[in-house]
Amino acid sequence: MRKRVTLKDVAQAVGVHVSTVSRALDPKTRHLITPEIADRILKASERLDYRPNAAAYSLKTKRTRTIGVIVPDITNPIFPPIIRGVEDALADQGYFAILANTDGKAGREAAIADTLLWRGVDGLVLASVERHDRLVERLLAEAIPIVTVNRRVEREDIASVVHDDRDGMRRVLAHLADLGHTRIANIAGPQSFSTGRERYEAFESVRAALGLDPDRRLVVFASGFNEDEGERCTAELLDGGVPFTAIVCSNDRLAIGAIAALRQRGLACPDDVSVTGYNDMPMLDRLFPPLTTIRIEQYQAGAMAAELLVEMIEEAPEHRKPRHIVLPVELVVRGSTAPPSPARNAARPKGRGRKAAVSENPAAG
Amino acid sequence: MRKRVTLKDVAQAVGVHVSTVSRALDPKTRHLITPEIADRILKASERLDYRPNAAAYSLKTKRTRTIGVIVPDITNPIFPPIIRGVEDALADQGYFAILANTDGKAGREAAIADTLLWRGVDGLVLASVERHDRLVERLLAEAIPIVTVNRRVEREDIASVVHDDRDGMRRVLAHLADLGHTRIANIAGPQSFSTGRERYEAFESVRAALGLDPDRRLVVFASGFNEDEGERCTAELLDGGVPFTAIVCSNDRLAIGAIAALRQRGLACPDDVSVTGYNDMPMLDRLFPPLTTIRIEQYQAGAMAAELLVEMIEEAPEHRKPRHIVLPVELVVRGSTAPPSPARNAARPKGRGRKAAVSENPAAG
DNA sequence: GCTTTACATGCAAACGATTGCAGTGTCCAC
DNA sequence: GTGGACACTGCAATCGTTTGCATGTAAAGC
Repeated sequence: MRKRVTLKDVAQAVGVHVSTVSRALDPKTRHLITPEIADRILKASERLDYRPNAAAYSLKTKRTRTIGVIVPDITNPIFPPIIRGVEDALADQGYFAILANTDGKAGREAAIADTLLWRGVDGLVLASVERHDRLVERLLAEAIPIVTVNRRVEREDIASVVHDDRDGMRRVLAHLADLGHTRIANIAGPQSFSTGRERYEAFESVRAALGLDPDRRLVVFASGFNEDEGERCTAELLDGGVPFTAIVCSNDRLAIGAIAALRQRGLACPDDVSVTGYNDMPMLDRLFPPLTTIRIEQYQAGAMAAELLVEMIEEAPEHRKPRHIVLPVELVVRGSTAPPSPARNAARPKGRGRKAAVSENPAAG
Repeated sequence: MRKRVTLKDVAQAVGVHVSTVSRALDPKTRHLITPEIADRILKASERLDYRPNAAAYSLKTKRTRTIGVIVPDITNPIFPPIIRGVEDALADQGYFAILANTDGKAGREAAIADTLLWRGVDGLVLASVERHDRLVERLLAEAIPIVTVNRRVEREDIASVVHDDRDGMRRVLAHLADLGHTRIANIAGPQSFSTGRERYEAFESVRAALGLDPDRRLVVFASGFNEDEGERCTAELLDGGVPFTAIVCSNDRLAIGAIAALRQRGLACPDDVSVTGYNDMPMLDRLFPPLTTIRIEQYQAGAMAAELLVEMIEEAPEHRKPRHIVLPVELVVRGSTAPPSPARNAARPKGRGRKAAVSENPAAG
């Protein structure tokens, strides 16, 4: 590894003092230096391939040009595009991202924040906050810039980039109503997350606005955004005995679970029950059936979050104003939604018993 | 942001010199200090919540405890588990990962390596190398520790963690042969990558060993590991007019493309043609049909690569021996493979023309 | 022509850790 | 009682930057 060239080397080459070189190299202070000398310094630093030493820089300035990105699990397909967006935007500004996975565990979360903090990150992008988040409270006390992406906390003073969940839910329901559905079930996500909460609230209010049958028993809450919960909730809906012709799911993975559960009961999607997802994660178009869902701009969200954060970092702490950005969404109609077919409506049991829906199996008939 | 506590603060609190504190805090030098004093120092540092300043540490020691992870695109589903493995293993050792995406572009790759280098990473994990890789050559000149994961370069002096491609291909072919297939096509991956190359070579040699019909025209090379190439290659295979009953693909995405292409021609998988993938990326079990594939231990590979790298970093440069690890693989049989059905063999055209296979549509018959 | 002003540059002190070396004190041996 | 060995701790230099202040010089003002 060839010896790194330092300011001193450049200074020596040009025949000036290191401080002069330092000033000439920083665009903000370059005006202090005679243009002709500055020019010679620039040339020399180029020629010698000078690279400032990041450690020395941070030691002196207390800025690392590094930001932490905290996600629950990078393995969850909705996060990579977000992370990619963050990194690309960061790179444009000369910043770097350090990635950390919490697995959604509070203990791990705290430990990670600790390490990231003493590592001296300049700010944090959080993709995993709950509506009331302990980690956020702690970071707030440290006065370190943060912005949440995808989800938000219920405080106005924390910057965020989210998607228009209300509009997304409106589009989903409008689409189903257009197809002729009136009895629509909802598998709502965990209410401790802003996404779960807002989609649920939007479902209720839009359903009312559209004049669709309201029924408490057609809403069931998942305890996590995963396939297993989708299956469990669907089973619960079917066992509930209340007829429905469509299931609106709070995210794609719940929807995938729902379709699997329907299939287990001998019900076909969309023939017997239409199903919608939310997020438009990759590969959805290759599923069977391809999933109708809401597309959100994940990459864009990540990029904007990063820009917002850098803005906050480079601004004086006193006039930092947390901004909130809401990105538009789009309905993607695929094969998992179709008009209800009254003749084959599996979810409208004739009997009344809890297991009514199960015993009925139109696909086998 | 409360003022950070430094060595000096701890020293003051205990009434000793900073150097004493420094030594007491480092397990390697702790024996130099009177146990009783060391104890008081430990307690005080705990009480004051002392965290060493990473910048000062690196400035002095030239070690950042940070390693760079270079992948083509984190959005590609095979990488997240690898990255996760790297990060978890790294965290255990007190190291951090900085992630960078190259998009497979050589220019971007070089720029990224540059930035990572002056950032002072202690080593690099490369998940995107070609068999003859310019970036690797450059890094070699810098004498910075590197290990490649998933793919390898054709040099013995670069540490690597890969999977047993030969055995994987053997299992795939044995499975197909067991089912009764004798005319098996191969969509080989790009030969500039070790994975593409080795799987192709293994295909050829295992096919010969099993005594299956060899036919040059049943092998076609994809220019990338993606769905589009899978479609294109399958079309080429079908247009070639040489009959076959199964397609072995060099990775899952090629297989997904292959199945789509078959469907476009009115052929069903596995009824008309069996298809196999490679890698077992997520969601494959939810596809239609669920894909038979080779499962590789991605997380494990990432973790081992990280361990290997840290080992190299902490060893004196002179006796660093690049190690090569080959991880076992496993066959996962799902729904995309079935015994050949001679009656409905779409890929056995009666005519001879280039488009023969196309005109024939058993699914419609 | 001498002071004033402005500008360009050098000086030196940080930032917070690590580490070779020197110093102090204790103990033991001769 | 003196010398040496040993164990501990302090001193001070150092890593590569940034930046307030001092210094030097040239242009400008009277």
